[in-house]
Amino acid sequence: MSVPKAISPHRLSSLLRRQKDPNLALQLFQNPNPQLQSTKPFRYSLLSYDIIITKLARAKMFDQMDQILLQMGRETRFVTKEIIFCNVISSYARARLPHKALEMFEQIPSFRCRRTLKSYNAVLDALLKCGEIGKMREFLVGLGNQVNPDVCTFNILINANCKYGCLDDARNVFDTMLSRGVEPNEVTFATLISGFCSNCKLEEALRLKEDMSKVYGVKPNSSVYVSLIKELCRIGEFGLAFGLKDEMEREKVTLGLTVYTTFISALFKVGKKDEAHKILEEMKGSGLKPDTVTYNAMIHGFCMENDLNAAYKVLDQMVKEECKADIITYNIIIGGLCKDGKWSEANDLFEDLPRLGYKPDVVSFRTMFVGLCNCRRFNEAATFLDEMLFKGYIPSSEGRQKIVDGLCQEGDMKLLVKVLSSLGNANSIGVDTWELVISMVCKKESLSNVSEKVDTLLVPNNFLYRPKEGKLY
DNA sequence: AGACAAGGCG
Repeated sequence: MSVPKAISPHRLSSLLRRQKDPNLALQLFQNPNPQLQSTKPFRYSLLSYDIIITKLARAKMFDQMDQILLQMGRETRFVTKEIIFCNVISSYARARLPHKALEMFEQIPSFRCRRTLKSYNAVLDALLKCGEIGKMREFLVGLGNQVNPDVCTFNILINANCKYGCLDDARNVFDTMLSRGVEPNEVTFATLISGFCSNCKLEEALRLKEDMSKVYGVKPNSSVYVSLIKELCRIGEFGLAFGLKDEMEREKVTLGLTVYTTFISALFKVGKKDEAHKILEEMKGSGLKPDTVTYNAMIHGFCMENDLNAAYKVLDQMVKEECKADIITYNIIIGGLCKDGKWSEANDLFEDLPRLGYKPDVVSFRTMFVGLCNCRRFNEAATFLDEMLFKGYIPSSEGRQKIVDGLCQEGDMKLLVKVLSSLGNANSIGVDTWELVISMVCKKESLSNVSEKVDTLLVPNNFLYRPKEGKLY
């Protein structure tokens, strides 16, 4: 019988890297030599810590990740690299855990690792991604004098202003960075141009694209083109959009998946399926395989035309190509089914999501709720509402309007009161909803009855209309 | 090597 050979720390790293399943990777990490009853502790390399931590962070297995972090902190053979913590911070941002991101930042020194601008920027970006603008400002002020912002810091601040529609402020940050001698890079311009495009300022976006090469000597990259193409398609300027695609080819900017997907999505939206298929073929011809985003764009296109069969065919295609559908794929299909009047089928699919391995998100709940309202299934919608509120999801303002509107039209005051009560308890009524209710009731009843009606809506259910909190979510 | 930008649902 041959004696099993122990695997080396180096070999463990390469095995870990290849293991796609985070659970199996963790098992492997914790017990690299299951055949050997070794008494000596395994000498993990920094790289293997790096790989397993990054894998666990991406899989949002934070408890397990914390254990490994602690274990790494006890190692004395090497100095931990800051980039590992940056990755952890980004993962917390993706999981919408801003507190954990900040906590990680605080703990970096306890790993005998020096904090630099890198982790500082990672936190700044994490707070932005989580919508924690107040915390972001605090963080900036708190460490203001200790850091010298670099391009990346400025890029994050520009992005923050763009995300909140403050294009002038974004420009100001850009000017500040110039005046402080920090050279803008392609990310800076891509961020600004994307901001202009998504705020309907195409002219400025195009001008900046010209300036970036002429004035600043930075060549427009694929992201810049994608933003411009997307906006041009949105306003129906397909000719100009294709013109930019030609320009990319002339300028030898790589036509990546994102460019093709942008065109496919836009063409599907205006019903130009033939052209979309031409682009799809061209894309495949250049050796690119459609990914989840590409397929989702197609499924969305078919759903908008109520062609559920074609949409399901794309889903089959995804399975064949081993391209994993995600929650967005299913949100699109649920919306499509409702749009086609198939609310019951949509509801079955919604209920089935956990079994299929997907966790319904805000959009799933809101889509299903609006869908039920649009199909005028108000009883089902009211039941669904309680379920979603219980889970902590609040319907969109469109959804709230739809159900109140619908119940008023149906004259189902009893259910209306129940729905308002549920929304009230979730503290998510909003002025808009109240205005709607009152105007609806006014239309329905003679004026003398209105106050009485509003009273029955208010008193027995303990509604408190608090103007300060009557704000939209 | 890797932080920051860019394509899909509401």
